[in-house]
Amino acid sequence: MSALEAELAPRKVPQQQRAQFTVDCILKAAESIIVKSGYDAATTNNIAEVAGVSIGSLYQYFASKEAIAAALVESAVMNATEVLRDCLIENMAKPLEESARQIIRTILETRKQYSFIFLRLPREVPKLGRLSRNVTTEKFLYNTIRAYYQHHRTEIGVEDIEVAMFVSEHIIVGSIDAYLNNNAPVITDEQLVEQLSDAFVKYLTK
Amino acid sequence: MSALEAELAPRKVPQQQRAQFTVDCILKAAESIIVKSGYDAATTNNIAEVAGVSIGSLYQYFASKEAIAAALVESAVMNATEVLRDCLIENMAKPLEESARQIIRTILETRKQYSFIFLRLPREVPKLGRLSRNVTTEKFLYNTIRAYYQHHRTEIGVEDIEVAMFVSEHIIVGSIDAYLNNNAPVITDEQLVEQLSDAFVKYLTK
Amino acid sequence: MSALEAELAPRKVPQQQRAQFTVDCILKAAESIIVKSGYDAATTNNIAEVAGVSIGSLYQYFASKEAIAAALVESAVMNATEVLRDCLIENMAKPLEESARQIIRTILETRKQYSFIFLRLPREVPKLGRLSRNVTTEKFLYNTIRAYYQHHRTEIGVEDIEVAMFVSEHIIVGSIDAYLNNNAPVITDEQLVEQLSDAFVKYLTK
Amino acid sequence: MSALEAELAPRKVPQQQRAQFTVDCILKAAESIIVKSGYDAATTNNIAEVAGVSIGSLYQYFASKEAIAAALVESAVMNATEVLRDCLIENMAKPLEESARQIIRTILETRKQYSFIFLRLPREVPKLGRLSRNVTTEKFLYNTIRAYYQHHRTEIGVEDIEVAMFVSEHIIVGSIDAYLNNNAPVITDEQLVEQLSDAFVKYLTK
DNA sequence: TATGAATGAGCATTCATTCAT
DNA sequence: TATGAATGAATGCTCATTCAT
Repeated sequence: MSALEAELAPRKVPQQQRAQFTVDCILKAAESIIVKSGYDAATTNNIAEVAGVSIGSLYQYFASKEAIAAALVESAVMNATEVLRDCLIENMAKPLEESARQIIRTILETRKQYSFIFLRLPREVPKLGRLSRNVTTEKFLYNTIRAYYQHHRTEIGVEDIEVAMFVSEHIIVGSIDAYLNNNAPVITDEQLVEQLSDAFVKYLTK
Repeated sequence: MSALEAELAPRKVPQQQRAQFTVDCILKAAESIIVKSGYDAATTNNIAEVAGVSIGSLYQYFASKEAIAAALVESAVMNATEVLRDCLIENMAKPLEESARQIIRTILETRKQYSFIFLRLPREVPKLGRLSRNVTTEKFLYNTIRAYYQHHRTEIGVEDIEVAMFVSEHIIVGSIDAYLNNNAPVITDEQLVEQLSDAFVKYLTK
Repeated sequence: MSALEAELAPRKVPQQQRAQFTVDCILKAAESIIVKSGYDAATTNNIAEVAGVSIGSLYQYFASKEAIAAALVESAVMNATEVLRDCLIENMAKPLEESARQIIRTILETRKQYSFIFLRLPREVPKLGRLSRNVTTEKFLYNTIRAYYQHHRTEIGVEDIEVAMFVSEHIIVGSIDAYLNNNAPVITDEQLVEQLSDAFVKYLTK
Repeated sequence: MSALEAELAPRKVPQQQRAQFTVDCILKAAESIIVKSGYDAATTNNIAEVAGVSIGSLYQYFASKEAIAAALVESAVMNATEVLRDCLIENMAKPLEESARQIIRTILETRKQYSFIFLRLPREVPKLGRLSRNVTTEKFLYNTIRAYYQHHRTEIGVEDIEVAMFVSEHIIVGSIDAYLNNNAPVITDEQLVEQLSDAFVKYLTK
């Protein structure tokens, strides 16, 4: 565990049920305020108040304001990771094109659901920014993704599979994030899924 | 929006040469500090100090800290737009694949040069985000980009050219931004340009 | 006006004894500094320091520097009103001349005690001026004053009692304020009371 | 000349016609801004700008912002003094009651005309406040006023003429100032003059 | 354990005044 | 003499964090 990770880790693991409830309240309050008004506008005192908890208690479970943001990101990443891994496993056996569509649709949905926490929060919290690539989805998924590529090896025409993985991940996730950031998109979600699948498959197959 | 623009507009036009020099120093100092440490970490007093200028002088030319950020973005947008338009015009006549490489390389370079100012700064400065200068960039470029696609119409196999433009723009810029955000990229810049050109051309050609 | 009042209202009601003590210290310090050096010269940091309290604590109980001034005025107005009403009631039954002396003495004393807070502070604090608490004082006293005049109706020779009240109030309070503003008064407090009573009675009786 | 007076004195006597014009412009601009928005809101830079003069020039004629206010007060005092002395001389021979009415009317008018400069400005400018009693009307008028009282000695029943002068001055000027400060006066100007004359005469005559 | 009063470093910004040109 | 660019001390206020109860 790096020094940075230690700094952002929960201060004490809540062992009683009541304590877990407190932690949940704090996170829920933090998320609602941060999503609505941004990280800077969310003061710890305000988070505590909305959570119905004293500021002293808040600091008993979180070492700092940044740690709250980190917990928020971590929770979102874990949820998204699970969803995506299930999706990958489920589509492992299907042909590339069909599975791609389903996987990209799932990525779009999770990115959309957590768009604020994935896209904006890390930028507003300096320490999280540095952390974000570490806790980001792909790390947890690495083996599953690799298995997926191995599974479709015969369909893939790119020589270096590491490069292919890296590039296609950035193409898909990058495009989706850019799309979600766009205020006036020209196409629908389903069109995006369609086009990205197309591009993805074309890129991978020779 | 007009009120917002007025709020962020420069406070007084420097008339003497000395004053213009002061403004330049402030902007240079602001850019260096903000890029290095982020918008929040850059205090106006620090900017003034690094610029070798008194805090009073800083506020003679910029109405607020946000106005400095706005000036930075404005200048970056103008530079990047110009570079990219030149690049597009220059490559108008070349075949798709060859021109793609050059264009993507240019986008990578400008995104890299201004990555902070384009990607992070607007998110860290609430009022800037609402100003959404990126839209402006695209507006300036729109006709040139469209001309580029028209020029390569025969090579392109996608039916709806608007969709093609939208998707390929997001693929390229989104991937590049994601790549630039990545702390431990697996590939080099040149490899990225190569792979993205490949994906871009494959996507556009039937 | 309601928005203005809300702006100047105390920020949070001190619930613990310790907190009430803090608030008292702040007000006492503020009064002493403001009376001695004026509103502008009294910085919030200085007030906090003299109060033996951190600047953070000060702002927990007062939303702004102006709110402190408002609290000072409010408290002075309430004290003065009570003292004066008691005095009027107590002197209700006495003959005009005797009661006048006592009332004018009381007004002189309260004006002197709170002269700064009544006379200068509202003018130095723009938002306070608009709140015009003096009007409020008079409102509280209005019925009592009127009862006093009714009580001495037989001694008073002026036809219109409203005019008499208005003029004599301005004569007494105005003279006293002017006297208190004078750096080198020719007469003593007691002489002033004497002369003003004389003038007051002569004015009211035909 | 005291240290304070020296501090507030004009920096250099404008000798050329153009310079006198500049000074006048500055004073006119200062008066209009201060009367409209208060002393604090009037910045020296703003005064200079409205006066159509550079800030450097402003400081060539006035040593400080306070000196500008002092000049404003001084000019108002001189005007008011002249008007009042003329009035006193003119009414010297008339009987007390008749002359009183005229004199009080004149005082009301000059106080009203310069109400801001006489009543508010000295309170907002600490150094002026201390100065104000020195430059105030009565000093310049002292001999004329005394002559007026001497002239009506036979009508006056108060033993100590110094006390009578002091008290009646404070009654008249204090009442008028209080009246002018009142936002919702119950009586008209002319009624005030009437009542104050009545009170003044009654007070002075046995 | 929970509370909330207290802390204080640090920030954006103003404006009277100076001085090189 | 006039200009206006430059100065910088000083201010009101915030908010993450601590700690006595």
